[in-house]
Amino acid sequence: MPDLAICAKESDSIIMDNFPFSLRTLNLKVTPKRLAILAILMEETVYLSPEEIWGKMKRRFKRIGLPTVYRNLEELSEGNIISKVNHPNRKLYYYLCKNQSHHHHFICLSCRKVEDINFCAAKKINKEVKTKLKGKVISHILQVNGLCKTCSKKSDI
Amino acid sequence: MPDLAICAKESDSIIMDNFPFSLRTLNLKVTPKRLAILAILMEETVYLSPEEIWGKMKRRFKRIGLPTVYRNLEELSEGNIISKVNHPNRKLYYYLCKNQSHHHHFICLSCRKVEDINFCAAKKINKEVKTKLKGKVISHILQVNGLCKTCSKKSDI
DNA sequence: GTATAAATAGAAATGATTTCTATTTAATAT
DNA sequence: ATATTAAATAGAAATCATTTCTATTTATAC
Ligand SMILES: [Zn+2]
Ligand SMILES: [Zn+2]
Ligand SMILES: [Zn+2]
Ligand SMILES: [Zn+2]
Repeated sequence: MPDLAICAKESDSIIMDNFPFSLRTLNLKVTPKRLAILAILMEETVYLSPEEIWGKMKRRFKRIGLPTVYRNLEELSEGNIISKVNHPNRKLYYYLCKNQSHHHHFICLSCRKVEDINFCAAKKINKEVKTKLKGKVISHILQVNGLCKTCSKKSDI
Repeated sequence: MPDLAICAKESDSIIMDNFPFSLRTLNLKVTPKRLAILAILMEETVYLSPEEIWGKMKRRFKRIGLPTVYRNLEELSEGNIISKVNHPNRKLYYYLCKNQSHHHHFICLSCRKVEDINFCAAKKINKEVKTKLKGKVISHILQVNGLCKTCSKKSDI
C-alpha cells in the first residue's frame, strides 16, 4: 500500500510544520537545535536516551553540548510535545508520539519500541480523587512495560 | 472511636507478624534490619527516601550502612512487600501500603501523603496488549500525582 | 538595524546510587 | 549446642547520569 506510506509521510510533515507554532505557544524560541531534536525524535519508533540524541545531533551540528540536549528534552516534555518514558532502570528516555490525542504507552523493555494504548483512566481517577480524597490532580502516569510482539517471540525460544 | 484505633493497631500487628513469612517466601533471610525497615515504613503515612529511612535506622542500630538500606528497599520492592514511588523529581521513595489487594496510589507532592485509588485498568490493558499488540506485559505503572485535601487547601490561600 | 531576553557551549561540579571486599550473621544440619 | 554455608552487612570508594555555571551567541520584537 504505497498510499498509506505517502499518507503517513504527509501527516508527519504536517506535524513537523506545526512545531514552530507549538514552540511559540510554549514561549520557547524556535531554534535550529530544538527543531533538530524534534526531527530526530520524529524519525524514531523507539524511545531514545539524551546521550543517543546527542550522538545524532553531533552529526548535524559541529558545536552541540549535551546540556543543551538535556535542557531541551526537559522543556519539550514539560510542554507535552514529547513524552518521558518511566524506565525501570531509572534512566531518562524520550519519545515523540505522532498520536496527538491523550493516551498512554506500552513500551518494550527489550527493543524500546513504543505502542499506543488507547485507554486512559483519567476521568474515573479524577472523579475518585475529587470526590473521595478531595485532592487536586497535577499529573498521572499510566505506562505498561513489557515485551513487544517481536521481542516476546524471541524470548520464547 | 477507640475501637477503630485498637482495630487498626491489631491489623497492623497482624501484618507485622507476617513479615517473616513473607520474607522467607521471597528467599530473603529474616534479619533484624529488614524487619526494622518494614517497621519504620509501617509507622508512616507518607513515602520516605532511603536517606530518611537510614536516619531512622541509625537510632535503632549503632552500625548501619546506607547501602544496606538501599539494597533492602530494592529487594522488598522487587518482592512487592513495599511500593516504589514515581516522583517527578526522579528520586527514590518507598511506601508500605497496608492495603494488600492490588490497587494504585495518589501521592501528594507537597506533604508526601499516600492515598489508595481503588481502580486498576490492568485487566483492560492486558487484554488490549494481548489481542491488539500481541505483546507480553511485565509490569504496569498507574500513579496519580497531586495535592492532598489538606495541601490543596493551603495552596488556595 | 538595535535592543533584550533566551539559548547555548564547554567545562566543571554534583550527589544520589552502586560497587567492592572483608567481616558478620541467619539458617540448616548435625 | 556446634559446625557449616550462603546470604547479608559495614564502610570506604567509585560511578556516572544529570545539573550547574558563566561567557558567548542567537532569536525575536521593535
Ligand atoms: Zn520489542
Ligand atoms: Zn502514543
Ligand atoms: Zn499533602
Ligand atoms: Zn495503597
